[in-house]
Order: sequence, then structure tokens, then C-alpha cells
Amino acid sequence: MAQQTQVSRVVEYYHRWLKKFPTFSTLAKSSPADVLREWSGLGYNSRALRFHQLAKHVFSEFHSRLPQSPDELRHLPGIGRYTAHAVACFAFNVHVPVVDVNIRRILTRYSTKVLMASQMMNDDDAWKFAERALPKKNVYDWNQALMDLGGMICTARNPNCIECPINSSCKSAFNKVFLQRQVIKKKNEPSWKGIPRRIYRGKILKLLHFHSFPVEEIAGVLWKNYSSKDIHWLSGVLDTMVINGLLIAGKKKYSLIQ
DNA sequence: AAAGCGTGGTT
DNA sequence: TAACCAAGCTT
Repeated sequence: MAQQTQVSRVVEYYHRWLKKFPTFSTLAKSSPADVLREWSGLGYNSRALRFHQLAKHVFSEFHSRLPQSPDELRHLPGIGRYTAHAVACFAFNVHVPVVDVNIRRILTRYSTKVLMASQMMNDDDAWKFAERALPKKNVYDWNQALMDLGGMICTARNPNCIECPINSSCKSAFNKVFLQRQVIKKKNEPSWKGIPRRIYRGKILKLLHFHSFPVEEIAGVLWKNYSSKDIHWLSGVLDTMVINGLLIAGKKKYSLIQ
């Protein structure tokens, strides 16, 4: 849930989720529709489907027990390098580093001498650094502390170097030029009628929470009036969502997978 | 391997 | 207020 999402926003979903799906078994036996409805509002809906897939896999193949090593965890759907290490460390107290966006930012700032480009250290370098810096004991606390430092002090914008416990050895402490502003890169994300496609996808998914609709009715909800080109574009979006496993296409209607 | 993915709070 | 940002991952 916390992938690319603030923990503060996750907390309530986390508790609701565990109440509804207390075990891998219950999650595995639920429908994608249930899972997506419960996830609604958190964003990145594919994560919910992958979590569902993960639960099915862990339930049927691993007797509802997660593996404890990052290498094994990594094979599971939705589990990448970060999450594998985070679960290993925080759930099973395995002696491994963790590199999330906060820690990568800290490591970058801490070790960067050249302040021209406010580029983040590349992922492999960050992981090597984190591995090398890992203490012999209390790795759980170490990783938590770094993430908290990144979240509360060494923030992306306006880091509070004055209160930072490592400001005396940090290469970019108090350096405004470097710390002020992050890289400005434009996404140029796909859009239609000036609205990003992901916004449509979110609306569509929510619209289909409890009813199935044909393309025309979905279009009617999205736009006051629409053309055949709009229908064509929308059909493409819906088909992609079907491919993504978010929807199924019936004879005439689209719906969640019950 | 760069693009694409949700949403809501902050600056 | 438009742009940035967030316990990343998949294709």
C-alpha cells in the first residue's frame, strides 16, 4: 500500500483492509471486485490486483506463509527490490538494507560533492552504499531511522538541515542550490480533452464498482456530449483496462470481475 | 528501458 | 495555483 503513497494516507486503508481480509486465505478467496472496491481511493489500482495474486500464490503454494528472504520475496507479484527487503527486514528482522525514495535522497545528498545537478544517485549505487553503511546490529531500527529522517528532516523540499543529526558530515547540508528544488522534468502524460488518461481510468473503475455499463453509458457519464472519436478513444482505454485485469468485457458491457 | 500508473496533500 | 511529491513496480 505504501508503494509511492504516503504512509499517513495508507494507515486507515491498512486497518480496514486487514479487518476485511485478515489472512492470505480470505484475500485469496475474495473476488477482484471486492479487492478493488476495498482499495478504492488509494491509487495505483493494479497494486490491489497484484496483492490479490500474491495472496493466491502464498495461500496455494506456500501454505499461507511468506518466504523470509528478499530473493524469494522478489518473485512474488507486486514485490520488487524495495518491498522484498522491507518485508524481510521489518517483518522478519532479516539483516538487509532498504532503499526507498527517502533513503535514496539521504544517501544522495550525504555523499554528493558536485551540487550542480540535483540528480538522484542511481539505484544500484544507492543499494551498494546502503549495503556498505549497514550497521552490524539493530538493522531494523537503522532502516526505520533513515526512512524517518528522510520523511521528517531530509525532505524533498526545504529539508531542515538545522535539526539534522548528520548535518556536520553531510556533503550538501545547508546548500540551498542543491536542496531547494528537485529536478524539473515534464511527463507529458497521455491525455484526452486536456484530462490525463489515468483520471478517466480512475473514474471508470469507480463507476463500475457496483454496476456494469456499456461504452456509451460510460461516455455519457464522462462527458456531457461526446463524439464517435471519443467513443473510439474510450474503447481503447477500456480494452487496456481489461488487459490490465481491472475489468472484463461482457457481450455489451464492461464490469469488474465478480 | 522508458512509459505508465491514482490520488490527495503541500508549496 | 500549477507543479511537486509520495515506504515502487511492471511491461
